[in-house]
Amino acid sequence: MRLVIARCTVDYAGRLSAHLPLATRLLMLKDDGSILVHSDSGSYKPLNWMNPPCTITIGEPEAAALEAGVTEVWRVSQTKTADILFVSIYEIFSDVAHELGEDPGLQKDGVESHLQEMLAEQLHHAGVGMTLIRREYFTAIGPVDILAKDVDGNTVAIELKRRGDIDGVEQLTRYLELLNRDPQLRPVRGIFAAQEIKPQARTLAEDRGIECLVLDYEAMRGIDNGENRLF
Amino acid sequence: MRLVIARCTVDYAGRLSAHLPLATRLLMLKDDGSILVHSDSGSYKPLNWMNPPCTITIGEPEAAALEAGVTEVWRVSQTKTADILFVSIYEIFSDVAHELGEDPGLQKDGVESHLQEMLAEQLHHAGVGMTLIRREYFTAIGPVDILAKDVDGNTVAIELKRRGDIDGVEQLTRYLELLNRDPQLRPVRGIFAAQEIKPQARTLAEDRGIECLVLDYEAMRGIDNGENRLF
DNA sequence: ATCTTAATTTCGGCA
DNA sequence: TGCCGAAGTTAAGAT
Repeated sequence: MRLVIARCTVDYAGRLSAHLPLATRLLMLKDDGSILVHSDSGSYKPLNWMNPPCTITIGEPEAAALEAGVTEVWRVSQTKTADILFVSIYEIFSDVAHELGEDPGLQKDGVESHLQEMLAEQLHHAGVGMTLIRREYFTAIGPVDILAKDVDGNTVAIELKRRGDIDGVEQLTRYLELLNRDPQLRPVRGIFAAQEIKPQARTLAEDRGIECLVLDYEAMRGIDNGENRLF
Repeated sequence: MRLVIARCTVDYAGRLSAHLPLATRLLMLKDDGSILVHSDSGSYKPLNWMNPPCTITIGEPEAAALEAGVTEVWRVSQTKTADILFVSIYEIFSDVAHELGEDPGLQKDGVESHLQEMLAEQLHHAGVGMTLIRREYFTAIGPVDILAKDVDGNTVAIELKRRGDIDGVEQLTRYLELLNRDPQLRPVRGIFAAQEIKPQARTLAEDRGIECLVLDYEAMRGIDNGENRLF
């Protein structure tokens, strides 16, 4: 990565035409050839940019530009599309480069797994007197998200999704068929829990005697015990 | 703006929880207190970030972190929300700062105005034998986007929108009323041109005898003469 | 690979 | 100021 702080103008032509008047900005040149033009304010979106794959060639300014004080012109062209971006450099204040290497990437948690953790901790959402048997109850055809016992002592299998779609109901149905063959567990009923349940999925689930449960992620977070929170 | 290249980990907690494992990255600290964490690939979106307004405080690592090699911990907290971000610094490779000042901002052209330019150049889209009288034909109630003469020598007023909505039809209707009072121009008919015309707008327009014209921006760009293009 | 949908979306326009 | 919708959207998930 190369970081250049320079007084420059930028012109872009592609899906639209855009121009940045003369000012001092950060030019971030990534290793894949892409470039970002950032100012000292605004959000994470650059003022202008070029996505990879693209190539940067440095050229001499034309006579008129040279006259105006341009010392070099960067021509950034997209490899696949006709998009092009010109950076006209007037003055470079800082220019550093450093090898960063591959990034392991962002680990997001708090969507699928966090929802499961929270529901396991707050099983009352699934019914009064519900108690946890275990999370990730393994079966021959895969793990059941949550296995619990209701107030009457009957087993309950809970399938958890962010968005409740038809295939989630099918999945839970298969688990229920399997679990109900086990005399130790039988009878096992199902709860299909998600932040949002599609109408088709709801219809199918209720037709099969599966209860639908819509979870309020924000509300559950509010009374989360904060085990894996940072504050 | 301050640019730090450092080996670090990042933890974010806010609307979701996220973690960046130990690696070398760019930390961009903007003047408004916001911070962006960039890797050497990917598009313009940072791996992690914190939007302004926020404050950064630098603290000592805890005993366990110190043991692991953390030299300092940056605590970035959002002023308005409870969002928080921790950057654990292991090693700093580069650290430069420079004052950038206010940015004049991006000038976009090529969406509304470019469409008008192109249609003026490619008036055949509006009808065979159509010739331009002038763009931005000024009237007492505002400028008509394009005034033209059709193959029969009759005047045509074209109103141009990106998305054709009802208010655009109303606008053109007002222009037509005004223009048709001018014996020099009369009779003037209208064309409502847009990349997309809403059904309600189309119904209203056709009810008033206004022709609807859907423009294919990409196709028009393809045969653009490139007058204000950079390549 | 393509398409559908969410995003710590961001950004602009209009009421 | 808040809502609505586009974006050079980007990014992730599903078909």
